[in-house]
Amino acid sequence: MKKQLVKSRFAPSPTGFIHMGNARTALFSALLSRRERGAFVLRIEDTDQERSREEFVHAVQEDLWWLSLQWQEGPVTGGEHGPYRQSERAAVYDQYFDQLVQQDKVYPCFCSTQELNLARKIQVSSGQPPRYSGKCARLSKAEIAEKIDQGLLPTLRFRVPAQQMIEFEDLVRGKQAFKSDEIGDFIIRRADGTTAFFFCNAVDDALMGVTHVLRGEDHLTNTPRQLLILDALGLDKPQYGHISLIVGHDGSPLSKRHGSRSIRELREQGYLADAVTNYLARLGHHYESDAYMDIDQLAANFDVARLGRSPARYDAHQLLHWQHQALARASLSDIWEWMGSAVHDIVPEDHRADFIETIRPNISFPEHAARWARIVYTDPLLLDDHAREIVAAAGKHFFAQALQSVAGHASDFKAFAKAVGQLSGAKGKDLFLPLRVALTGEAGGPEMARLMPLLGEERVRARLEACLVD
RNA sequence: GCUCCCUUCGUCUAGUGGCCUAGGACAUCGCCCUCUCACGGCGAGAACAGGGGUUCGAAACCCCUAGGGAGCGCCA
Repeated sequence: MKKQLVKSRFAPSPTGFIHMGNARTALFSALLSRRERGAFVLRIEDTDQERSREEFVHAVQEDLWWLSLQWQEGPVTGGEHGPYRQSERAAVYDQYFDQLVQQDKVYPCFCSTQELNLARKIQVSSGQPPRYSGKCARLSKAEIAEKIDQGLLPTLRFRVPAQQMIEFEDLVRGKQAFKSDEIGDFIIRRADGTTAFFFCNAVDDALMGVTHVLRGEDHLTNTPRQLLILDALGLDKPQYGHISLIVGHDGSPLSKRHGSRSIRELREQGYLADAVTNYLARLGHHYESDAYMDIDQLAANFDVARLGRSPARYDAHQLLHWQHQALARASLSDIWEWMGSAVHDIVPEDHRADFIETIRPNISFPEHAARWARIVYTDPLLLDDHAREIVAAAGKHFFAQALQSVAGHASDFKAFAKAVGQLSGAKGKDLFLPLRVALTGEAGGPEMARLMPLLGEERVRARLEACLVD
């Protein structure tokens, strides 16, 4: 028997930029199929025409691409189960709506929004779960015809069978069981004729041959509804896995106020894609190794059995750790590009490699690189109050001696410092700190031994001289 | 309100009844390296939500409580 190809999918609705939670779901899904050498499908769920925007359709694709989560089937790539945008699949859905109508598994509902809202309010206030009453479930053909003649536009509701247990094995949470009586008849087609999530999402997964659906925990109670639809239609059911949500430091749903950002913002801020994937792949999932992995290694070692069930808190510290890991491994050309024009405009071409290797361990973001580029290559060097204090404390005499010592080893900091030490008698912190501050304006930073050759003799002299005047 | 889910160091997590004196990573602190800062190396402190059971034995199994979350939409 041929082993079924693993097919996973990511099905965003283009109503905004993808955030960490979304991105992690996409990542897990992509890693799953990548590990099995299966296929990853991207499907755009744009049935909500009010909120869907073309700009976000593009943004989602760009962001996934940036994260190295390429899809084998979907927009642009194509595939045999297209189209991959739900707004273009109306004909497909109509066919299946017809099938359900034939089988009397659905019925038109003429209840107005106001009516439904009111009913819900009453149910909630009397301690009942807000569930559709089934008012239109028993309308006769004549009643239906009459309402349609009046110009009323019905929604289509799915008849949920009574007294049934709906069971499935969740990839993450194990055995799940729901009572059908706890599910009200739900809408699968809106009054305007567009298809509702429960329906198109489930039908498309089946039609596209998706075998594994990894999605947020918020969908857990949607699953029995979708299983019901798939059963009614006689379509294949994928396996579902519901991933816990990402929350903020206080355990409440992740939001801007927790420092949560869209993938786009993370990228604009200078986070490396590998840093983001290494971090996200370990939020609610664990690897035996704590070592940095590229996307293929992340995939090779990914395992749904290692997905956690409890919500994970977003922690900027940990993301930053992976940023440093990624930065330490990035190629010279990648880092150069990452540093951006602020650095490109300042750093001489023949200094590129040295400049990068010198500051690499000391920076996290392009803005830091830009700062060091300005420090090293632009004059005059401006000292802040703290730096002035250190310079003043060392004294003019010290810098005069330093200036004398430059000759002969302007590119050899070790020898230079030794000479200054011998002349001035200063050592340790008293020796190094004033030199560092005079030369860079900073009390800390990359190795002076590497920085000094970048500065060059002329600049070193000028900066030491600057410390001789008030 | 009802239904469902979750709960191990500050954080991410390991843990499938004895390998647990609860392991690792991030963060924090300390030491070493360096005549400075960082990088790096070594080390320290730090957790089974609470209460009852079951068992020779419980972080693990059961029940209750507490706290957190989700769903109950003509959103997805």
